[in-house]
Amino acid sequence: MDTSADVTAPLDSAPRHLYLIDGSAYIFRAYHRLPPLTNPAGVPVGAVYGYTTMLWKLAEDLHKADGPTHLAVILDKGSITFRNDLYEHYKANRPPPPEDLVPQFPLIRDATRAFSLPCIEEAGLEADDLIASYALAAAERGWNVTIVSSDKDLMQLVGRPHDGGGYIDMLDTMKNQRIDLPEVMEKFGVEPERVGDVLALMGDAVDNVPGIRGIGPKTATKLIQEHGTLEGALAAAPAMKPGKLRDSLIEQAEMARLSRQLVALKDDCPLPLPLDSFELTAIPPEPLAAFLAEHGFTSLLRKLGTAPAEAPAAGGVSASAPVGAAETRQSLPEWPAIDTGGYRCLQTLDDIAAWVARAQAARLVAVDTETSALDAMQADLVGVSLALGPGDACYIPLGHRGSDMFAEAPVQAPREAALALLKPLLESDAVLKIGQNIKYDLNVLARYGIMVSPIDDTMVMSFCLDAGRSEAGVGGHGMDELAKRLLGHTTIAFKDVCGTGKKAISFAEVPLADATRYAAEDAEVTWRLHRLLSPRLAEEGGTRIYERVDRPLVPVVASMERHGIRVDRERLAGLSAQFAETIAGLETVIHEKAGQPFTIGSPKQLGEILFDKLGYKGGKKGKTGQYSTDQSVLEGLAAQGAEVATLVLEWRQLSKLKSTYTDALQAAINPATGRVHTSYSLVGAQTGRLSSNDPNLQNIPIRTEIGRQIREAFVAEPGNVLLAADYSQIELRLAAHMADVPALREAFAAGEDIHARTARELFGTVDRDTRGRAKTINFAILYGISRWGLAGRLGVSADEAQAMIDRYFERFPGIQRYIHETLENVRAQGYSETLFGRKTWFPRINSKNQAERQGSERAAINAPIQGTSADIIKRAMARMNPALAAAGLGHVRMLLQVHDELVFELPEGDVAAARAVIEAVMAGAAEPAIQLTVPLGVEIGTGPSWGAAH
DNA sequence: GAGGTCACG
DNA sequence: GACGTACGTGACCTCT
Repeated sequence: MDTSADVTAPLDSAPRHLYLIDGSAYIFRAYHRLPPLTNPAGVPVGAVYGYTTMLWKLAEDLHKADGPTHLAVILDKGSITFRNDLYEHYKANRPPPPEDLVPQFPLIRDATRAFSLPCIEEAGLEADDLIASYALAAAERGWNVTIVSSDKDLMQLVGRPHDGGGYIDMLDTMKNQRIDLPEVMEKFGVEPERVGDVLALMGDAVDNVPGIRGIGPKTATKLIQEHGTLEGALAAAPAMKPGKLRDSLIEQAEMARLSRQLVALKDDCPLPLPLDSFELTAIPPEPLAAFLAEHGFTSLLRKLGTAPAEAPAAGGVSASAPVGAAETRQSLPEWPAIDTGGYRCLQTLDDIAAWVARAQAARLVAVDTETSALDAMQADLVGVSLALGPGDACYIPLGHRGSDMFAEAPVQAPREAALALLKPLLESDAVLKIGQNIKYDLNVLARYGIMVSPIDDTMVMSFCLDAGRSEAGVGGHGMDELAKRLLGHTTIAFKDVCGTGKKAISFAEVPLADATRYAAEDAEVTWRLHRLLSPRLAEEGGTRIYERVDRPLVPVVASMERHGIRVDRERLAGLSAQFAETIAGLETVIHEKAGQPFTIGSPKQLGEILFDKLGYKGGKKGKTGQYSTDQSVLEGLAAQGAEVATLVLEWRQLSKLKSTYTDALQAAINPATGRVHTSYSLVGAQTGRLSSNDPNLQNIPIRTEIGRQIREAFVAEPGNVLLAADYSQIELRLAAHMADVPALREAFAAGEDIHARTARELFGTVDRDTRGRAKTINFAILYGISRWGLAGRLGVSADEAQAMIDRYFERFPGIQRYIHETLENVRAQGYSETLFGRKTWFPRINSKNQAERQGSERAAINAPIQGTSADIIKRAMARMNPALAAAGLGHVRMLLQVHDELVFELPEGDVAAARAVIEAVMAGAAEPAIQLTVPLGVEIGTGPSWGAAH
């Protein structure tokens, strides 16, 4: 190795040049200067584009003479600062930012993170103060500093603040102009250290700094030039020639002094991140590529592909070749194998603080929580694991105890203090928190007062890429399965750590060594998964749906789960008792009719009683050799006059209602909150729908009168009501749009009864019978029609069913074409797509097994429609809380989602206002990305209970 | 754990 | 000519 370079330019004395970017000020200027671009999802991104090109240019200057060696972006956070304590009207005159700039603010952080650059913001401090503090700290160490801004307040900093220190100048990237001493002198006529005095006299209309009325820049400059300082000018006032100026100076002296304080930069703020962490290194291309692709910045994306300065960082994956699930294992990054023996267990506050600082600097950390139970609303926090890279993970035990009452708890940092260290990291806008099913961690930590943000979720990312792809097993997006499939790694099984069944122990009792291996491994796996999935989203077109629909939904759904819904326990208990009595009576009669006691709930025994013992006809055995006894069979028997079948149907209905609803829901009431908290799965349905479990609140009875009583037990708190908002016929409306069916579009536009219209088209007349048949056919279309299926439902022959289908295609041209084109696409690409770009894979679409293939075909016809509907309500959900808050309805709570329905709880007096906002958000949820050719109808009802709200 | 059944959109 | 007939879910029960 050539060491001469070290002698001539030892590393320690290499010139450092820190660039501090005044991000918040920049985007306002970029907004006004650039055309109103929108990204593919329809979000305005003009200012973001300007900001991105600016960062790009600065990053390109790395290694160039006088280019940055260190770089950070400083942002304003919130609007209340210490200056408001000095002067309550400070910045009070600011008009609200333009409407199409607002959604761009968070994107500025995304852009910064995409460049892997540090992003600093602190509550209570303005960007100017942080910039001043960093600039001074750096200059004191002899670094040169360039402040990327044209803010006149910051001009106070220009020059060399200390003997032997570094030099501070400014750069106006819009005008491509350096701002140095001559420029400051030209603008203010005084040295930088006197600029504050000039500003104090002249005031600032935009920031609402009062200054002295009647004194503008010219007079202010002249006064300071003559008297040296503000105090000098004020002291000299009595001796000035009588006049307005003299009087103003004397009368408003205090206002001037206050203004002096307001314009003074606070240059001694604590520095959230050390200066050294701002070192500018090669920028990893994958996150940047993902960001550029998401927003359609194609020219930069092309540059990224060729720019030599942007060479991939070590360990990165190739950004060029698409990485499918199947190919991934061949193109694994060159990471060392996962070694669970090398993890740190952090048992002191000092160790935790050190890790938190590293994570802050890394700006991206994988997080996993360990708890005492599966239910996020009841589980106690036992520990937190973090990962920053391959082999770089730790576990922080917080709630471990001895394995029995005699064993002592292991050494742990005190929980409160440890969480206080973690909180700023987990809540920092500048640090991305990655989790596998992070909604769970969000909810657990929220109960400890930590609102984790911003987040990425590897499970949801996997779903956006590979929904439907996993051939075997349910889910397919769980950590263990992803680790195996994408990383080729088998994770430590939970049951190997905690055991199963009766011998299972709580994670709190797991010895720290084992707990550390298990927990830190999960965090490291999550980190690695993120590194793989993030570029794939951009390459495979998953960014749009992930960034615009599913990722924003995670915190929204988490908050719905935490709110829960109140159920009336007494009412359910009353129903349970009532049902129990009827069930017992039915049981006696059924046994009498059967001539013997048997288990009515056993389809096997019931089938034998009905068809073998009692000799009823119509018994059909399935492939398991068992009689079918489902509802349609029993209804058939009942029509033959089999009273026992009628009784069994009634028994079944009541047993179902009792065990699944009236009993189970009472047990599901959370003792701490008194409410029922479901858990939604964001990856539960291949089409993109949510699913609900523990308990499932998406299948609460409504279709029968007796079942509907259960809905009445879902109630609002006193003084409040429940509001239910349903999309009306959303799937048929989407079919009308997607298949472009004129007759259906017209009918929806005119607000017609759509099934009646269908009946008229198909049968020429509308009555109860034809409308009902038309409704069945409409659903059949959505579900992928077969003549046998329709025949079975309508009780007609297959030929007659076929004739109806033909007639449907004739009267509603477009449907047949939609089905044909959808299937052609799925066969060719392997997946279907929603209007918003959500993919669902159909690996069996070309199967040789006809049943399998036809099943896939029906699902593939339905998936774009069901999935688009799911996308739309998800978009509405993501926008709902901000829209309500903007209307002063921040206390309205969104509680439940049932596929095409949202349920809210709100004070009775707010119904009218909330109704308008909810209706508007839901009806407009497809826009601006998609302009539907049919209106989206929303029906809203309110009442003291969910039942009453319908 | 699988199969049958049935609650919902 | 058989295959098994509508799309998407989750919970409970029985029985192996």
